[in-house]
Amino acid sequence: MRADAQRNRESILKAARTMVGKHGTEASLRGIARDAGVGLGTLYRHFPNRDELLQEILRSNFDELAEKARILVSSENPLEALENWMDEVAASTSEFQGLAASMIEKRMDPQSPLHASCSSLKQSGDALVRRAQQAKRLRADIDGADIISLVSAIAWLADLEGLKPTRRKRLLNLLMEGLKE
Amino acid sequence: MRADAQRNRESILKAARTMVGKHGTEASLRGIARDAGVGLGTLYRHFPNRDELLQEILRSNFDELAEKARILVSSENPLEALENWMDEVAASTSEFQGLAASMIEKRMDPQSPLHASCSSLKQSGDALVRRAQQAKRLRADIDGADIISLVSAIAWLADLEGLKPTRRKRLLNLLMEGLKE
DNA sequence: ACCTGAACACCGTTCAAGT
DNA sequence: ACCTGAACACCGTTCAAGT
Repeated sequence: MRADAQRNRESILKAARTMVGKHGTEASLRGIARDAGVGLGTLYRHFPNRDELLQEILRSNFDELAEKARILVSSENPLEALENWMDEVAASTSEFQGLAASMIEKRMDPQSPLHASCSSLKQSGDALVRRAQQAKRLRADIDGADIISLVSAIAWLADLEGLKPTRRKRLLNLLMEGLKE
Repeated sequence: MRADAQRNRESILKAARTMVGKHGTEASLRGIARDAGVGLGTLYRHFPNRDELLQEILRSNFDELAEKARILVSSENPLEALENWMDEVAASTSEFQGLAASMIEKRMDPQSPLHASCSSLKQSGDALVRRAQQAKRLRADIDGADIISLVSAIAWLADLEGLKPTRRKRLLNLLMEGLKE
């Protein structure tokens, strides 16, 4: 990649991060290009669609969550481990306005670059789910997909209602009661 | 109201109903005016903002739900009554794409005409909640607002993931496990 | 190779001009 | 009283023309 192209790419990502942080996942792409000091076509050259740009912004978040799952999978209390992880996912997802909705919407669409991130997130969840089920602490008819759906729903509420972390945890707690074996 | 104005109002509502049914609560107002065979300004004269139009479309739905609650409140099984009502709300809400989100978003905003509908919905829920709590079947730390939030979250999932009614009911069931006393 | 911005087809909202 | 549509300020997306 040419040096100027590299510079542009970075400006776009920087502008996008602050813009999405402020206005959510539906932030204006025009506005991002403007803030980045770059032509609109340049943004499209680097990121052919909105999801491609989002994916890049969210990559580190997803990586962190996968890492957390890897650590928690060897925890001594599998149910608590799952619940902790779910809270992390909810917190991380409600960080950007509209992200919960984007995730659920793109989950079925294999074309979207968010699809890959979501399914790897689902896999991280699957491992924690299996452990909790083996310990007979979690209902057997649950899988990672259920977990992502439910946690997204909580993140969505937290996002829209501006829930404080404590209330978010309470909702999660309520939900876990229903998932216990 | 002048006869032609009355006619226009009805054309707008008719067009809006089919448009919102097809494209969700964010359907184009321009498109609605076009389909109604009416100038864009006429739509705005009758409905100064989107919520005012939505409220009119949804009024009958809300009324039905209030009526259902009134009947269910004297049911012999209060917990089951609450669950049935919640399923009705979820079904009715996921009928229009984006409605769950609109309801939660506008719930805090006393300006919005949807606010009134939501708070009367909350009151319907409150009665059912109290009954279930008096029968010691429902946790004491729950109120109608929690119920609306949770049911909206389920409706939102049902909407976005295209859930079949059976899966929606399963989610609701899971949730109720957590709410039981 | 890469960048630019005009062009196109859309929005929501307002308001002067018309009947 | 009521209706109309042009005007304004925005979108996302594409692509010919420029370096």
